[in-house]
Amino acid sequence: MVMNRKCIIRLSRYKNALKRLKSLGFVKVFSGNLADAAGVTSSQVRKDFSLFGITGNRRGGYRVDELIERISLILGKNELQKVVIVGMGNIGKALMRYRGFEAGGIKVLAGFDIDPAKYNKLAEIPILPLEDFREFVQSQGVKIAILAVPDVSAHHVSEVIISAGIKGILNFAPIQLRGADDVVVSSINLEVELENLIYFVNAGAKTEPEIEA
Amino acid sequence: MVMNRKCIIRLSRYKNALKRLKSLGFVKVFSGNLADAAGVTSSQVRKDFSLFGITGNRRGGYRVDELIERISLILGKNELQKVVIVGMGNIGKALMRYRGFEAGGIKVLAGFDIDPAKYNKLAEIPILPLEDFREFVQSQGVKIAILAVPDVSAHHVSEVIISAGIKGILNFAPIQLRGADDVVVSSINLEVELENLIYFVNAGAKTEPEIEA
DNA sequence: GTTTTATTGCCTTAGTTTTCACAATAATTT
DNA sequence: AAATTATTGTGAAAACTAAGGCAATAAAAC
Repeated sequence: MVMNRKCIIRLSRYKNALKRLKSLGFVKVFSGNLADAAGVTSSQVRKDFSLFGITGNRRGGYRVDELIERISLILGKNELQKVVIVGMGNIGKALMRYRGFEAGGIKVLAGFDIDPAKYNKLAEIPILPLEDFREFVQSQGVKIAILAVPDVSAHHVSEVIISAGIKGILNFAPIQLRGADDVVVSSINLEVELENLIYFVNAGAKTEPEIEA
Repeated sequence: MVMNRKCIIRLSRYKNALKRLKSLGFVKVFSGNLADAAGVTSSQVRKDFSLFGITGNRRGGYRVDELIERISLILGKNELQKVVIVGMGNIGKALMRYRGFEAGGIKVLAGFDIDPAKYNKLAEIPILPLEDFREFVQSQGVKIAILAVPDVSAHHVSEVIISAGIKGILNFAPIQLRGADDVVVSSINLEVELENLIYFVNAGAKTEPEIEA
């Protein structure tokens, strides 16, 4: 099992590039094409593929359909992935309305909050009380949650959702979550992102630090 | 000049940890404390500091105030950093309302869109036509933009803002921006993030892949 | 059907990042 | 004030990641 995060990110990029190429009518693709699309070298593409046992034809490249299928399987995207959003503030609501997930096989099943004024149990994507979280995710088999609560509540809420069985958290709160060993936490900290950008802009960075959240 | 992105991210984390420690009354801090707070080893902390010429006292640790000051200077956070947001869709509006930036010395000066229905020139943070972008950022000296437009317009809009003088872009559009050499692009792709999370959750990741967008 | 050509697959080399180990030394104890 | 202890600062080693180079070989050309 490949545990290199950067490699998995590149797989996602290859998949996106492949979908574009497919929509343009491409049937075959070479490592160099994907390399250009993803901004890496062709050796890197072939090396990544070899890590997952993906093979093509010498001189014939790779079949686009097959490759998309193969990568989707690796990324778990051949089946619909169910997620929930916890925290219906600015970010949480925006993510709830974000339509980009559906095309990628990601389905937001519900939002959760502690503020009764935000509940809306009848909406297409319902907003439910946090008290209902455990029952909901267990009955629906949800393993992934997006955490978009204020920093002061983030630690507490993370414990609640982990105890309910969540195994992966995309954390937008600007704190370092300490999850259980079998829980994967991925953080997006907007201020840290901006600080980074500011640093490299001020540094007059020639070497663009190919940043992918 | 240190060009290691991960190292800069850790600096941001150290700074956040230091601010918390300061608010708790800490005056001195040891590399081990910061290591715990940031989820790294103490050698890593000291090595990072040594890269920037930050020194403490043997056996005495580091002074919290001094360290915050020093790191802020490195990250360019000793002066107010002005940013603009381009694209007033779900994400753009949410970021506009996000109050977390101010505490960190980041000031959102304005939002921009092409839809006249969204203009609001009199708001505290005005929403202006994209046509006014160049004049605005040049008169205000803005170098950083958050790009939150739909993927189809992202490439075009990025060219517009780069030609207006933007040197750093935090890109939320799910495409690979190809900026000029002196423009730093940092991308946050929510779908890629989730795909990553799904992969590592399915892999039953023991080794939490310390993800920081 | 033979030759040429382009591309993969992988082994090797190079580069980067992290960890280890320990001398130097400032604070604390005796 | 001497001895002890805890912590830094950094050079060296290890681990990890990416790039380069080339034999194997499938497709294309002749």
